[in-house]
Amino acid sequence: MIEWDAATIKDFQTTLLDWFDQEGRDLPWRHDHEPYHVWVSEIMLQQTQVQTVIPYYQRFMKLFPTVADLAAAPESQLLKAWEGLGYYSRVRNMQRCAKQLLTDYDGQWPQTAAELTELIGIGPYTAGAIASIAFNEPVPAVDGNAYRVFSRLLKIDADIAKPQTRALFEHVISQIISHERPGDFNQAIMDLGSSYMTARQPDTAHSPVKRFNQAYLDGDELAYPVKTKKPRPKPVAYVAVLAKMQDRWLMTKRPSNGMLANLWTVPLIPIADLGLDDDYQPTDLVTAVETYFKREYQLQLTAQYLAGRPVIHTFTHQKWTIQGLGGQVMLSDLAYFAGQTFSLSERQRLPMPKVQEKIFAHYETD
DNA sequence: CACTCGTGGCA
DNA sequence: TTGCCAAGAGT
Repeated sequence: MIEWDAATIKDFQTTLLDWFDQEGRDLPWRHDHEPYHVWVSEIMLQQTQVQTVIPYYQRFMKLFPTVADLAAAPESQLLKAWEGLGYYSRVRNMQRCAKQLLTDYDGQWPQTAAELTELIGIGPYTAGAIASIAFNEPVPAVDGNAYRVFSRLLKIDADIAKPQTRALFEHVISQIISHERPGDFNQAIMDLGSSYMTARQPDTAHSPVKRFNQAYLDGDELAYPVKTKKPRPKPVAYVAVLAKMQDRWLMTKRPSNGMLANLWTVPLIPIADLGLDDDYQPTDLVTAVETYFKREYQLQLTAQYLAGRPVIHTFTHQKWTIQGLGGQVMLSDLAYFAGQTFSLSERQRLPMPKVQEKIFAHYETD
């Protein structure tokens, strides 16, 4: 790791901000510095690319123009607006934060990163982003871009996968950030990280800050940032039961904790929970699921094995293989079942994860 | 601290 | 097909 003197820091700030003034992106959430707008965009942008976020942001702002609108909305409506973005706890935490602002803060945003971190769903990165962009506090906003950009500029070889490495980057960037324009400085680093200083195919030769990029000057910029690998997704096998009761679809609302919390799917049963032999036949699966429905839900299901390849859906840490069953449920009460029945048009209004859309499309149900 | 929590794009 | 990456936070 190298260090910069005061003159180099000033030179870097000027070069970066001049470039940002000329080439910075015009994004929907950059039309003003309203903390609500900054907040919503930063939450959406967590682990999500800009081009994916733009249409979601525009729809979200029409539906929920203020913190109060967000706080008052039915959760199902929020989840529907978030449908397809992933990491659904983000939007549920946003509503908790909105209510927290109204009740504990009299509707007024705290203006420092230290206070913003106390709010639900706002961690060190988002606190720094809001504080610097909306309130002009000279604090770093350390995200993946900042890790990548500064690790290359200064040849920092600490493992960015380790939580303690954040403190090192916060310390370093705090010495370099512009105190006159901290929000623009942080956003310029992000624009740099998504244009010239990308992870795989950087274009440093044309970068406005290439003369500051020590890793590039040494010819080893792809060695940065240093990051340990994550384990690959664990395989999990499910049965999806696409069943109707009186021509209405049987859907279940997932638990309020864990994966895809509070989203709607058809009943998904881990095959491991069915107590089958390793070499079970399709008819064994059908019988086991019918038995499971009777025992767990008090529902009389008549199921059919759906031919063809199963649906494959990969999450960050799980790879699901999903075998479909069609079926019909006898008319009865749903007291022991965590769900309801819906017509097709009703079904389409439910907030559902992508994996559920994939299951319906795969088995061409209607 | 290590693990959990989605989805789309790309080589 | 696989692996990795993309404006992270909660537990």
